[in-house]
Amino acid sequence: MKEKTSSSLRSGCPINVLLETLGDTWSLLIVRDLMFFGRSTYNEFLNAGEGIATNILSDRLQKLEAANLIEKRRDPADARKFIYRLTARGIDLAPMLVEMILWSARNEQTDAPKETIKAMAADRDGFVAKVRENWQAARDS
Amino acid sequence: MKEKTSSSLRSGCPINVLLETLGDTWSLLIVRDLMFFGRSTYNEFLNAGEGIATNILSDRLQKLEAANLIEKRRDPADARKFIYRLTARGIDLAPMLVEMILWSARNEQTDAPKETIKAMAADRDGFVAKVRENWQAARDS
DNA sequence: GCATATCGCTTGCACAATGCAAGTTAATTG
DNA sequence: CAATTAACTTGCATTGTGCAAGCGATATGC
Repeated sequence: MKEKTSSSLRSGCPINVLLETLGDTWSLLIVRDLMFFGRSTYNEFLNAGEGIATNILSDRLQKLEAANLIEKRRDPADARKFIYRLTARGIDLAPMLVEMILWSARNEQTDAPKETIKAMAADRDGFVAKVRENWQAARDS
Repeated sequence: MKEKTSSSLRSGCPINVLLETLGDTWSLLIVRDLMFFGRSTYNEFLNAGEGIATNILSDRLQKLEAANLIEKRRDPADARKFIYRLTARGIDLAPMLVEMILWSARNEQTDAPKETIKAMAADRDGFVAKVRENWQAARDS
């Protein structure tokens, strides 16, 4: 596994810093699955629809965990499974993901339900707040 | 050069749609340079600090142009140069980039000036509006 | 007006990342 | 207790990346 030490950073530009961890085609899809679709296990990510390969998924989960964006624990109900969930740093990506969704909805053809987009666009901060609440509630339970 | 036809999409999820065009480590750095740093030529992108390779830069500029996020024209003052600029679709990425910057500022060590971040965080929509105005003004001139 | 420098690339090659299929181990279900 | 499931790992072919060098067109200096 490759290390990502702070000294290996290409620059300290905030956009670059984020991209060095999340700048690929798969990592943010995993975050999306965790944040919006309630997916939390390896097989759920694997069957998300975009067709990620098993080795790539494994690699990205490790990197996201190393970056402290997700955390991994055994499923108490089934010891074969692991449950992944977003950390505070991870859920804090919600505003960015919302803007990504809204950009695509404005500029591309997508299969996102119009009503959801409308609600999201009308009150972005409220939408993010709800996502945060759900995340918090799931943790407390 | 490889085509990105609509049929080749892994899914119609809005996040995925955006990532299929911009989901790599370099493309958004070019957008950043255009949006925030006034860089607009090949050599300016090349010397941006992160050290992109010449062939990769060339490839990404072509892909961004093909995706209608940037456009290319000759420099009227120097026929050796090309001037790249953001399209309407491109400048519309501003809210997302602002959220990326704010996430990094909240969660990582960056070299972004604190005052700029403060202003950005206090009035994100106002900041985005200013970015848009600057872009519009540069086009009209 | 001619040599030299600059700009925006392209090419070749070594190395790293990705995608696919198959195999592995531990835990669970029937 | 045999078959299945979950979460991976491994091997290998293909693709992408990074670096150095080269190239054609335009501009600059003398």
